[in-house]
Formats: sequence, C-alpha cells, structure tokens
Amino acid sequence: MTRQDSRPLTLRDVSEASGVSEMTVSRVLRNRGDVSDSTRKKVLEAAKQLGYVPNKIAGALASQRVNLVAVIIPSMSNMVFPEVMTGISRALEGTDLQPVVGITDYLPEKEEKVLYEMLSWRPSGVIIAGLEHSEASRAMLRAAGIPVVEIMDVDGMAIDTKVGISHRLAGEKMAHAIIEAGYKRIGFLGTKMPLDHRARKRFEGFTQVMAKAGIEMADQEFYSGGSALAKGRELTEAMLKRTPDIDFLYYSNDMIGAGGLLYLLEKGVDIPAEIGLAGFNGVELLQGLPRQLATMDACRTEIGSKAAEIIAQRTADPEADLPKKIEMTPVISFGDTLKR
Amino acid sequence: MTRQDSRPLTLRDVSEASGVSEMTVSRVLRNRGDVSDSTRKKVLEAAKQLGYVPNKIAGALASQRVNLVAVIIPSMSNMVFPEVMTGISRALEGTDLQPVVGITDYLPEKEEKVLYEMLSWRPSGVIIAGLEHSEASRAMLRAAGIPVVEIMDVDGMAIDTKVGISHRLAGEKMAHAIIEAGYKRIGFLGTKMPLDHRARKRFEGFTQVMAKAGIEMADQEFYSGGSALAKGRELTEAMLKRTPDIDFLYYSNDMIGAGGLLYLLEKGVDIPAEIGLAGFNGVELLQGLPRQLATMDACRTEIGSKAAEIIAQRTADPEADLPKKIEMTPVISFGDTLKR
DNA sequence: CTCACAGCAGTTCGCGCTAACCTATTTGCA
DNA sequence: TGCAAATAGGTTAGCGCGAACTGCTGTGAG
Repeated sequence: MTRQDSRPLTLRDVSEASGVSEMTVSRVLRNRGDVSDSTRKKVLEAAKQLGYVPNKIAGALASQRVNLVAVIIPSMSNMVFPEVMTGISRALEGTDLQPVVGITDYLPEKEEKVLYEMLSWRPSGVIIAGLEHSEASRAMLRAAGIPVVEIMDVDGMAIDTKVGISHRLAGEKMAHAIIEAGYKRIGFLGTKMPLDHRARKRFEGFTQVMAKAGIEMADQEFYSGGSALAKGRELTEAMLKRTPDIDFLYYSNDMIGAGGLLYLLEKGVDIPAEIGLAGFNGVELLQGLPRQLATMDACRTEIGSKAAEIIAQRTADPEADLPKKIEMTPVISFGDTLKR
Repeated sequence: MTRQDSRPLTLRDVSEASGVSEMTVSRVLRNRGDVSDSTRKKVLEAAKQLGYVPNKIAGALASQRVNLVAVIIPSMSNMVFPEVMTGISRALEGTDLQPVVGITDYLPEKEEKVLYEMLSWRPSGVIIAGLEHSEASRAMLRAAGIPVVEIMDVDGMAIDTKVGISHRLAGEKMAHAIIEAGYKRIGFLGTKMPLDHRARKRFEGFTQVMAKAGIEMADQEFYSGGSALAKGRELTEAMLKRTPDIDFLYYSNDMIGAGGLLYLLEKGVDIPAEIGLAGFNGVELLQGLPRQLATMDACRTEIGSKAAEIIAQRTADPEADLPKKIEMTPVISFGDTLKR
C-alpha cells in the first residue's frame, strides 16, 4: 500500500480505495448522514491505510464554517496570559472549537496586523485582551460579523461583549486596604505604562483614593524589560535609598513584588510592620515564596473560560441573547505582607 | 458606505466598488503582477472603504500554499517553551511564514490529535518538541510531505531533521562537575518522568556517570503538578528530613531548584559549602534570586530560531540540502551554589 | 511600416471539499 | 396490500480565490 508520487491525498484517493463515492467518504469522516456500518468500516479502513488527513481548507471553504477562535493577547511571558489560555482551552474542550493565539507585544500596530492575519482565516469568534484598540482594528472587528469578546477589563466601551474585572476598582480597593492598615508613606513600582492600559487604570484608581484620603504618593519607579524578579529587587533598592521613610510598597504585578519581597527579607526588614507590600494578580508562583505576598486575584482562568463559553454559545446559536458585560470581582488576599 | 446585509465581503465586492476585475483586485492586494498606479490606488481605496479582509482559506486552496508553520509543544507554563517560541517568531519575522501553536500536555494521544488537527490545515512545515512520538504521529509526519524539525533533543532518531542538545550529555556534564567539586551524598528531585523524555535522559546520563564514579544516588523525590516553586520547597524539606546527610541536590528544573534554594537560605544552610545545588535550564527568573543557582543553559531561543530557519529555507527552496542534525552545546553556569 | 515586446487587465478553470437535492431500496404499520 | 417514511448512497453545483493563459494597447528598433 505505497504511493508512487507524493501528491497529497484527497477524498478521491480514499473513495477509489474503498469503492464508494467521495461524498460517502466525506460523510463517514465527519460522522454525518446515514452510512451503513459495513461501508463505514470499509472507508475508515482505507483512510487509515493511506494515512489520509482531511483538508480543512477545502472543507472550510465549502461549508463556510471554520472551527477556530482567534485569541489575541499581548504576551506569553507574563504568566497571566497562559492562565487565561488555560481557561479558554478548558471551556472549548467539549465543543469542536479550537483556540488559535496571536501575540501583540502590547503594540497597537502589531495588534492590527495580527488581527488582520487572523480574520483572514475567517474564525468563528475573537477573544481579544483589553478594550483599547486602533480605529482600524475596531472597524475590522465590527465588519467581521462574528462574536467578539474583549477580556480582562470592563472599564470602557466594548465593541460587542466584555468579560473581566474593573482594574480601576482593583486599584481603589487596594488603596482602601492600605489606608485602613494605617500606612502613610506609600511608594509605587510598576511597568512603564503608556501601553499597558490595565496597569494604568489600577494606578489611577489607586492614586485617586489616596488623594481623597489626603495621601500623596511618596515615590514611584517604572521599568520595562528584563527579568521582572530582578527588576523588583533593583527598583526596591533604588527607592528605599532615595526615600528611606517609605512604609508601603505597591507593585503593579506580583513578579516584581516577589523580587522586592526577597530583597527586603534579606535586608532583615520587618514585614509588614516596618514596610508593607502588595502586588497584583495572585500568581501561582507566590506559593513558593518565604512569605505570602498580599495581592489581588484577577480571575484570569475564569475570565478565559467565560469568554470562551460566550463564543461557543453564540456559535451554536447566533440568536442567543447573552449579556454584553460580565464583571468579576477581584478579592484581596492579605497574605503576610499587609497589616490588618 | 454602509452595507445592508452582513454577508461577508469578497473580492467581487471590491472589484465592483472599484470598477475593475476580481483578478486585478487580487493582484493589487498581493502586490503581484503589473498594475498601473492609478488602478492600484483606486482598488486600495475601495478595499479600505469596505473594510475588506482577504479570505486566506480560498486563497490557500487556490494557490496550494499555506504560510503557516505548525509548532507542537508540551506546555506553555513551563517557561522553556515560551522562550523557544520567541526564537521561532524572531526567525520567522522576515519571512511570510507564521507560527501556529498546539499544546500536547506531554500526552502522546493529545499530541496525535493536535498534530492531526494541524496537518489538516496543510501547513508549510512542522516544528515539534522531542523525538518520541506515537507510531501514528510518525506516520502522519512522514506522509505529510513537508519539512519536519524535531527540537530540544538529539538523543534518538529523527523523522526528518533534529535541532537541540543532548540531554544525556547535559546530565553527564553536571554529574562530572558535582563529582569534581567533591560532593558525595547526592539527592535528585524532579518531575515524575514517564512522559518527560528529556528529563529522563538527563537523569540517566547523570546517574550513569555517578555510578561509574562509584556514587550511588543517596535519595530521590518526584512530583507532579502544583506550583513548581512550592514543590521545590516541599520536596527539599522532605528529603532533608529523611536523608539529613545529603550534601548536594540536583533538581530537574530551575523552578523547583529555586524553591529549594529559598528554603535552604531560610534554614540558614551554608550554600554551597554545606549543601550544593543545581538546576537545569537557565531561566531568566533566576536573576532575581538572592543567590545565583548553578544551572545549565538549554539553548532554548537558539533552538527555536534554528528550527524556524530550516523550515523557512526548505519552504523557499525544497531542494536545499541542509544538515539533518544540529546539536548545540549546553554550558554549565556555576552560579553561587556549586563549589569550584 | 512592421514586428517584437513590455505593460496592463480580463477570462477560464479548478483547488478539495460539503450543502442541498435526488434516487433507489427497504421497512413499518394501518 | 398499499403507501408514507426511513435508510443508504449518488449527483450537482458551488465556496472565494489564484495560476495560467489570452487579448489589447502603445512604444521603439530595424
């Protein structure tokens, strides 16, 4: 059963090998329509013999259906996004939909390109991080005529549906907790934010609550690139040198928070009495640290699975009337680094 | 310029809107063939107006070319694989090829399914982690008639081309370094390995060199699942309780190594005099730790980009005569946790 | 003036598959 | 027994695009 040339196999090859029409082979391979057991067996046998793999390109063109869901996220090294992916994959597992990922590196132009590329494969739906997109991107998403779910954030206008948490609220909540714990001299450490809108919104919520309580940010430091853990260490050291009377450090993510925590423990700083700490995200990694860093869960897996469910339902029933906004509630975990 | 129905746009819509033939529109959008500047401008204008996105499904079917490279890896949360992806993306950036990722969770059956799914899109090439695959997977890869690069590992038979390091050799090298440093009572901590062939090969290389030097493994611990950092901590504690005279801990990856390191530092153990430590991979995260963990670089980014380059070259020129094996050399970094 | 050829654009056909429709037989049941 | 309905499979006509070819015009060399 060896083929001479290496021309790719088609339905026709299988149909000839099993003595039935192409249509019947197609039906067998898709488990659709009525086919007798004996015919089915013959066809499957022949397909296996030949090592036939159906051509989805042709199938998709003919059926006008593509079982792909485009997932567009800024990065894969942020840990947050792999977790979102886990939620998406899990929710899609029962369906015949499949996620396909595109990475934007937080760049609007790249987002536009990736989106264009993805849409040109005519996916069944799009899950895209954030609510901020270029006008061209928004136009493409609207014109695509497929379900679009914007995730992670609910502070803003969605094109179609949004699933996430309010980062502004998350910042506010953390500010309240810190104020109630009695900290006064607060420093902020985070990424350079022009492109990370969610970090920016948390920061804004945070500073506004602080301002209302009459507390001015004592100091702040921003970084970009490099190992987040190492950056957390460096930035913390730099800030304490410059502003030694600081009594609380708010990190824009858990990774740099962990770096800061390790640094302060080495220095023998009394945490949380002398200096309190908090991060953001609730990453699994924290569980291995000497102390539990105070943080706030961003409901990542849940967001992913909810978004995927919406796409799945809308794909199954385009008329379904589903909510246009699903907001989750981030919860503070005080850990060992925030007084109570 | 609003459309009534939401029937997806086609070349015909653009051709009608710009008053030229479909073929000319196609030529303009692909920058191919001779088209006058005035026509080109008209067409681009119309396409933009309508928000037309070409249908690659139809294009691929007609041209028998798909600019996708299937990348099949076990996991995304392992950190190693995102780095491989970085290398692949970087190498593919100049070309018109695009990576598409599939995740196997280290399960051969899932690998088979993912591979089938990917091949049904008729990609231009496949990059797949490891040399161990089910017979059906190997058959599919051979039958696909496209370049296949197996990455990460070179200890075994490749289907087509392999790019990676010898994990056996990596284990051996580390064993030699540890023996030379004078450690005698050595413990091993790692993942349950039946499915992680590369970890297994490192372990085999390691124990064989040890055995030749007359050193028996003093103790070993295996885990699966959970936060690797936390697991490293737990396993280390358990092992030291059970076998207190241990003087070296070899971890199968840097993450659990980091957990162990943090634990031992808290306990006030003198590293590397009292107990030495080593991990594997050289992950960026280590840079933020209080001490630099001894490790061995697995050349991840480099492997990714080499593999992608091979696919790109073979796609451009199917006759190109390229090497079937590219082996990189992992180098020990002694850090602060391995005596010299 | 003729011919060759470049520049530009249109036509035909088919990629591999599936939706929709159709035919031939068998079955169930009043 | 008769007839609707179910079962099993074939036939036809595209899906939207690009490869390959064809046709038309204008230019410049001989």
